[in-house]
Amino acid sequence: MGRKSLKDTRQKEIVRAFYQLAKKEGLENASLAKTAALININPSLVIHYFKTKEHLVYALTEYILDKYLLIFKVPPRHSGNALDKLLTVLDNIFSNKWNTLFDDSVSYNCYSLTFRNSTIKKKYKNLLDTLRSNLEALIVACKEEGSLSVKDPALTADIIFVLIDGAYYYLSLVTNKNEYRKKLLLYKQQALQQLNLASS
Amino acid sequence: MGRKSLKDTRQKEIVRAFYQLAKKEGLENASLAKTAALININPSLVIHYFKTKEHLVYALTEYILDKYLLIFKVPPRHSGNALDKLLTVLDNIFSNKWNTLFDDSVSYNCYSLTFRNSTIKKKYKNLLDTLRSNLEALIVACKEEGSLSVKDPALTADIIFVLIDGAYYYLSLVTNKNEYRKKLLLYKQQALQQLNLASS
DNA sequence: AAATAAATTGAACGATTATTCAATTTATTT
DNA sequence: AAATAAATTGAATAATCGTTCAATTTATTT
Repeated sequence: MGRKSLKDTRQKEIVRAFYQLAKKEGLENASLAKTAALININPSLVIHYFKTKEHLVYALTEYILDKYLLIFKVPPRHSGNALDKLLTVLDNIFSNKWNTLFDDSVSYNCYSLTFRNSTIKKKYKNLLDTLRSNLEALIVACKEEGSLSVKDPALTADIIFVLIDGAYYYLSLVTNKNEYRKKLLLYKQQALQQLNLASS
Repeated sequence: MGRKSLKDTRQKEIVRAFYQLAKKEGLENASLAKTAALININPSLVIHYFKTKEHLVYALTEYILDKYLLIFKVPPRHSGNALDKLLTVLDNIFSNKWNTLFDDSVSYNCYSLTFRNSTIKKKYKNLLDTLRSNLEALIVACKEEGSLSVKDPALTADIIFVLIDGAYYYLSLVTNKNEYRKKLLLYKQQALQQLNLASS
């Protein structure tokens, strides 16, 4: 009885608004009131769906981290060929599309919370490990296919993501487009080198 | 005439208090009032020395970034031997001391501001480039000494710091002491590998 | 001691914050 | 149409925020 629940819909709507706000003004300046105003609802409605602001931040973190899994979404036209798939994933990672798909600014905002919030810390640790094991699986597939020669796939996947995270830590500070492009290519070659793949 | 200026002393004292506060509660919860209370002064005195909170954050950023240069401070007993010096620096970087000397939490806090504040962005970019060129100089010295064989010192220094930044991005999430120790050693070996140095 | 300038205080400002609670609106059921 | 339950509003809360300004204290000079 009663009316049907809008919980899921509203929660997603609120999180997206909160994200957009954090993106524009920084997480430290994203308030419940501003979030509510952005989608023309009452601030108390936000509290109604997310008991506290803390829970909204948790939802934001999940919203952001989920996006990073998209780098493994590859069009299914790559049928059968594991190496093709791996190279496409690496293209996804080391491309100018990165900055349009993901918003590192809000991610670093949430990341900085991990030092004082174990819940967020676990979410991040979990994502980073998931990304690593996904890449490892791709490498293993290539090994089985015979298209790749790698001693320790888990180790290699780990190192590659260390390179990725370190690369974007620096690249986020680079404003010069040419320097950005040049460095990005360079870091990609380093990743390929870890896979014993020659660079063209 | 008049009394002698306490500007420098007070400013440093305030910045240190602000830092301690940010370390404990996060930069987003570090206020001028709390900072003043921590050192038993009036909040308006903080404003007196740092026109606005923004300027205090700038000072905090500089305070933090300066600390990272300490990794190149090596006891002068390493006279003449450039390779020894380089290895000591790498020991400084890949050691458990890192977390005690530096506070990555506040640093990530400030780093996340770079996306919306060009002043802080420049400070970070400048530091990262300084760290790289310092390491490059060490590598060059080793080359001239004949104790190291590296094609492109600038490139190698860059890659090594990419590894470092990516390494601590992951390591900051690792709570298990054994896992931490293991990974740290692993990442160090990767850095040494970039220098064509065999790992023991 | 008088003059000077910086250090420091204290009160007040308006704005915004997260959260509460009761009241009301709205949709879906019987 | 009556009953039900969730959605939504609106007002009020106490707390904290950064900042301004005038007044006062303090140290150092002439």
